[in-house]
Amino acid sequence: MQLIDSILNKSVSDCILSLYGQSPDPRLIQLQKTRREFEGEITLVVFPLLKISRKTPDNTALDIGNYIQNNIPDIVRFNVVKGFLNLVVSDNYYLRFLNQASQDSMFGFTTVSGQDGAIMVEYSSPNTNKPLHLGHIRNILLGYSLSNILTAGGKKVIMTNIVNDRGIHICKSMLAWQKWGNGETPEKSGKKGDHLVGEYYVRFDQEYKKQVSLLVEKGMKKEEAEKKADLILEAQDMLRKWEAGDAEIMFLWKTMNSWVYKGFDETYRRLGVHFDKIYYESETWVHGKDVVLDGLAKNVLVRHEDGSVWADMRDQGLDEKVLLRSDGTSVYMTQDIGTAKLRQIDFSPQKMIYVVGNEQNYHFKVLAIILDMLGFPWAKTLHHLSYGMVELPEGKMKSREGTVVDADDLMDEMIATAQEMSQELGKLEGLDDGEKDNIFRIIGMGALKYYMLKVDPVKNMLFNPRESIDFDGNTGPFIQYTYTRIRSVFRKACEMKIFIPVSVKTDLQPNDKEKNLMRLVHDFPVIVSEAGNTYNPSLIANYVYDLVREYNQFYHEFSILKEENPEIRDMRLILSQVVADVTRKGMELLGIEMPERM
RNA sequence: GGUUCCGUAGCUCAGUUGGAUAGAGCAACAGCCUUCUAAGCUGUGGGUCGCGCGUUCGAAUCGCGCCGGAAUCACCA
Repeated sequence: MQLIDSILNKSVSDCILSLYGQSPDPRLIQLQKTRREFEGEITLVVFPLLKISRKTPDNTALDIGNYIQNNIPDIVRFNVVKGFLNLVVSDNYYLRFLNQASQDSMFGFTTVSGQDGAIMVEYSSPNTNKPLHLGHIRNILLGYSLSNILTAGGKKVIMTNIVNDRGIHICKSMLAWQKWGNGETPEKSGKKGDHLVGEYYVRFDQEYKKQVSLLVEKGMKKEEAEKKADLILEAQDMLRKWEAGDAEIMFLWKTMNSWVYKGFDETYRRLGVHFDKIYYESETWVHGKDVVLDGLAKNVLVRHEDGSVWADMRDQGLDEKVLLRSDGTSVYMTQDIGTAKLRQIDFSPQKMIYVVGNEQNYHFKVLAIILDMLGFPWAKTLHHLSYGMVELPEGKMKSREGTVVDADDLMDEMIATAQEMSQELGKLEGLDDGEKDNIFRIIGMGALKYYMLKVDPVKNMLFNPRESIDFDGNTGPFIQYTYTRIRSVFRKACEMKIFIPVSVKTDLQPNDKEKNLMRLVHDFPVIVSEAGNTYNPSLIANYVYDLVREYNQFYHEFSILKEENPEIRDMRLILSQVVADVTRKGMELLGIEMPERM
């Protein structure tokens, strides 16, 4: 079924050509939704066309309106208000559309097309020295949701994760465990592995600070003390041993990392996300070095007198950037160069999207430039999906000040609150405990995910624990609630033996609310594709909310099951069904599960 | 200081390639449970879209300049 928008687009173009003898630039044809206060569904803005018509706005609109009305059967009327041509689409069109959408299980989605290469989405990217926190949750949800949206848009997506499992910060927690751990393991203490390792990282920092202040008391300057404290020297020594492959250190490293991975897996599982391919920096960090040395040989990069290797971007208004230290070791940028190349070798994706916080905007700008300098044609396919920080009402999260919101604790809290509120409302009586727990989990996680995703990624956002647990208004549970109520209508319809027909009659006359809902559903495929193109899950979230809010008003106004006219009742049931279907699909794109009851 | 991003109702956020009288929720107040689930619905109040200038038929949206906030500018990751 050809959608009315594209029919109109072509018709307006034809009209301008036949009336004014000129083919208009497609950008001049601006179709938009008609505002509530006017009659009609679709509005053509005629101002851009005045240069071609050389008539007043009203006369131009009248010309075009008459042409369209005569040529498109589905446009039944029109009216002109100050240069806006409001078109009334026939009820018949929307009812045909409704029939079609209700029978298309893939409505709104595009099936994977041809072999134009996969899109690689990198997200999460944790360090293995501490557990995941609220900032990671925003990252993970964005990355996973974006992957779903791209898939729905017909792309093949490879979800990837680069684990930062090596470096001085890892050695710090290893060292602290050696010194003060007494052989503690997750099994012995019952602690989650990533939390256990995180505790030793904190312990290191505490002891290190003590040492530094002791040295300062003895008259040493703070900067010097930070470099000469025994603990940091020991950690650096441990890093050297790690790089040399020292057996004991490697064993400890592998053991502690395995605890952390087990913990991360648990957190990922609860968040409902997964990866197709995980890279480890301990395996990829060496690759960048070769690429850099190759660039040096081709004179794309330069070596300074002390032996360090640099990329000179001064001709592009940027600075120089070090890629290999004077001792020949690689830096963060070098690792990312290597990882990017490795990914090209492994998958040759048509695009690589990095979901990384906006504090690294400069880093990714430089990364793309350097890869381009090095002559990789895929350098321009890199895209940094930058997102803002998550702030708390008290200000920024600071691990040192203990104001970090832990991911696991937060999920527990959300689920517990969902349980309290559900039990207060008492709607789940009669279900067994397993079913109830599953519903509490779905609601709590839905609240959290929706809260994080409804905000435009580019913006810093405020995480207010009290509000996030609120289930009223523009929230995940509100959407879930509306969905379950629609499902409940269907259960009742079955009990009453009202059979839903395969299609509704197209000579019905839907009321304003019904037509408005159909229009909203009509937009769904456009929203999915737009969210994919702009890498913005918040578009989906806000769309679903609009749809559901509209449905609630509709639901409140009409008693569907008590409707006496069976044809109207059928139409409302089918409309409800399509709304539920689109709502579920939209929420699934956000990674949010839907309960059957709540 | 340079660069990038953000600034919309008391609070949290929407607002499509520039379009008509800028929208929701929360909070406040007033209503609605004998209807398929009140986690809902209806109504009232609440705005110099940070400020100024410009571009044009038209600016929350584009450009320039200010003001406020954030990030970044390491031989850290």
